[in-house]
Amino acid sequence: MRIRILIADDHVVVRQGIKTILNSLGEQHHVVAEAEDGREVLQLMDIHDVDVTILDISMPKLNGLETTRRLLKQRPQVKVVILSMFDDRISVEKALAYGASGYLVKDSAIEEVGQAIDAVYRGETYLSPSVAKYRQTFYHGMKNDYGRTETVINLTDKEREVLQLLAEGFTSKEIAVELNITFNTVNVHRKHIMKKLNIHKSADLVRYAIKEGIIRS
Amino acid sequence: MRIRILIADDHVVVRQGIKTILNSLGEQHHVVAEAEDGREVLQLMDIHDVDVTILDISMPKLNGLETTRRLLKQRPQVKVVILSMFDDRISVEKALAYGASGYLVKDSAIEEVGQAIDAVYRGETYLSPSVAKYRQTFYHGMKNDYGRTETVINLTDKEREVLQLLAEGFTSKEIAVELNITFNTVNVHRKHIMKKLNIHKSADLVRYAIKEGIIRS
DNA sequence: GAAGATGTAACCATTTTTGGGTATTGATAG
DNA sequence: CTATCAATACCCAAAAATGGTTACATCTTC
Repeated sequence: MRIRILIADDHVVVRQGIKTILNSLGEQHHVVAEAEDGREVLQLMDIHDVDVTILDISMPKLNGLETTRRLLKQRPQVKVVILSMFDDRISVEKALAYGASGYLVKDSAIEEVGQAIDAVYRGETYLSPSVAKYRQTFYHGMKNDYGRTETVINLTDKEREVLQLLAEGFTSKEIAVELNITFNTVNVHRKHIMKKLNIHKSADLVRYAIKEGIIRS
Repeated sequence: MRIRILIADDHVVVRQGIKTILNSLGEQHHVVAEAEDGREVLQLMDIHDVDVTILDISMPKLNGLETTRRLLKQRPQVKVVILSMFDDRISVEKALAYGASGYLVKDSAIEEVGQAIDAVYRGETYLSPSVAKYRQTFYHGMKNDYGRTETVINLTDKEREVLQLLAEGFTSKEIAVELNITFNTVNVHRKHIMKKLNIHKSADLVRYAIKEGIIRS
């Protein structure tokens, strides 16, 4: 077994780290190419025969998810492992919806990297333990034409409205006044938001809102 | 010349990458310890003799800048190189104000890592080319008693520590376990933080922490 | 040595959040 | 037409946050 691998990450220390980890795990993993951004990945795929690509999710010029989508449209047989600093449901679902076979968070244990590559090479999927729970959500959602639409996350209009106000620091009581609905209804919306986003504290909610550009810091 | 190095980054691939890079550069660099967050750094310094520490700027629990400040208060002879994904002026100026001797952006060339360590070991400062321009700004600011930490201040060491954990989404109970103090004491710290910052909700606290660079969303 | 800052710890009461139900209306999709 | 979804509203209980007070030991600073 000789697995040909392409590594894509804009940080040289990360690429170096992955290469070293793969070397330390044995002889079967061979890094045949490296890229600094998504467009470079697509170009390199014309030159090299690659079995598995490891794509950082946040690369300049063409991000990892978009790269996944385009790459697999051209070459469905290639396996993609997404490498990400984020372990939120949305990123994982997007990755799976776009056809990635693996999802590794960056603080994964060393052995995980090899396990993930071997698994996707065999045709399985591999998700880091901290995000494995989103696999169910994804397949469940797929029944209702999920994954097809770009909006993998499905907050309703009112929920987004409440989310923004929560993230901006309003209390439920204040939001009720603001939106002219009752305190109870606000709480229901918040419950639904938290359930959908798998968030359990307002602090996490604020960081989510900032990351998603719903509010600016 | 034998330089003893501590590497701190919450991502194992990054730590591995730096170690590999240092090994490839020759025999004089020895990684004697690794840490996943700032508090672990401070603990490890009691055990190991370290010449140079490489600190990621955005670590959980205690970020790189705050770690720098505390570390150098205890051990002024140690040299600190900040490793950052961000090349903004504020981060660089804060790093220098807190006493860091080097500032590396994460997409630095391989040789830069060794150059930075050697330079700070010799007592010089090293800034990545893309941020070197901020050195001037810093020295200009020094005239006005910079280094004293203007922005976040008013807050004591413990208060900043609690602030970061609160902003990262820990509950008071979890923070108590994390810091090995009682629930009551955590609440006192939080009360003081909120009073000093004139903040009344955890949501505002998170946004404040992000705005001040204490955490990164 | 006194004064002030810091970190620790406890007590209290009130408000807010979090999370679990159920139920009705209107709109929309199959 | 009907089944589902969105939005509304209410009930409940446990957990957590918020905000106030007091107290004491340590440490630095003047």
